Amino acid sequence: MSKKQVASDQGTRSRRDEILTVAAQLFARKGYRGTSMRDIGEASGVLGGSLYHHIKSKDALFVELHNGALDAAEARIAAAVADVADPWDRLEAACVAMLEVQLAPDSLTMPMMNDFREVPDAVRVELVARRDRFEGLFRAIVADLPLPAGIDRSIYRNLLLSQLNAAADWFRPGRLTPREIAGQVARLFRHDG
Amino acid sequence: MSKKQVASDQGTRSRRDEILTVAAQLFARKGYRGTSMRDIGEASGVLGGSLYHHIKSKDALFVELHNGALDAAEARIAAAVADVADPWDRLEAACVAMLEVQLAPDSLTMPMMNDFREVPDAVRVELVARRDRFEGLFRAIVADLPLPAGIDRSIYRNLLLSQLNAAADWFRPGRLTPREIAGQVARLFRHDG
DNA sequence: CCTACCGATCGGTAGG
DNA sequence: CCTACCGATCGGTAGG
Repeated sequence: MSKKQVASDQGTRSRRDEILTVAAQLFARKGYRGTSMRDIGEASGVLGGSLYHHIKSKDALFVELHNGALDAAEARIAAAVADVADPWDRLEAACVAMLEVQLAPDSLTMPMMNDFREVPDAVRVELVARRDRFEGLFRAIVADLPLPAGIDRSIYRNLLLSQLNAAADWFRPGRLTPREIAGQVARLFRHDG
Repeated sequence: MSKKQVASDQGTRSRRDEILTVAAQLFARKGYRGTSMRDIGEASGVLGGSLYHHIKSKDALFVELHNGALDAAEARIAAAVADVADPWDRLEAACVAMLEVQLAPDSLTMPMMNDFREVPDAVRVELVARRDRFEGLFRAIVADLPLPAGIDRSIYRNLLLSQLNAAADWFRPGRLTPREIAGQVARLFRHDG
């Protein structure tokens, strides 16, 4: 493999990554339908049609971004929780990891997770399947909590997840940090009494 | 005014209401961009172009639905809270009213409140302004709560509202009722200790 | 990666 | 409320 070949490989590899990053930001800001391939091209410095050298379709691009974001989040949360024994501390560690991923200023990552409404049916099926697997992580954490009787664990988990997901909608940098917000969330959900 | 005239007025009035109802359901299910005027026409039994006899534009239709939904929700919550003195009971009454509106099976009402991403800028400005006014209702309720020190009321309010808004995404009829879910929410947010 | 284009669909309008 | 259409934009492709 020649030097030129290697350089070219690196070039196209980072080119694709750059397109993915740009696309993720646009999707997060304007939604699936609100972002055209031409928008993504423009933000990447190419024409819309040229993107198809790097990706197969808009649908496939969106699914790849969504699932990649959940892969990354899942790994970070699992790592953050790994060494923590106390159930409530595990919950808080998971909230911190989730919000640090979700609220990172740049980040290939999510907040598109709520876009399910505007996406084609075939895409939605894939997104929901991946998301359900992700939510299993929280199911396990919630299952270990010594919650008082009368609290429905299913509702509890849904409420927790919807808060973590929605945080990106109202978060403004410069006030509380993601970690501090996670502390507030964990405190709300800590119900020993 | 002749009998025929009256009947005709009632006809166009209820026709318009029917279109609004149908449009609200489609917007809620498929989002602003995912719902075309032709979709709304088809569900109303007319061609897309014919809708413009009843409405000015897609944007105006969406804003009217959104603001009307918030008007209705605001009125119901204000009424539910009016006779309640204890701050925590007021919070719970507001949650019940909000979720009963939000989770009503048919209902002209919301869950489109999160679609802000995909909407034209000019529309978003109007939606945000109306929503901010709506949130003032909860700001007042939260302000009266005897929350322990260390809980940030701004975060607390945002967390509460994002849960109430997101409930429609995971709610499934036949399990817990909206009222019971509101009870779970209120219990989570009741932090006297 | 561009030029040049495809068929489909969009919001909206004129004219009846 | 329909017919018939407008210009714009969409995702995507061929061919270089």
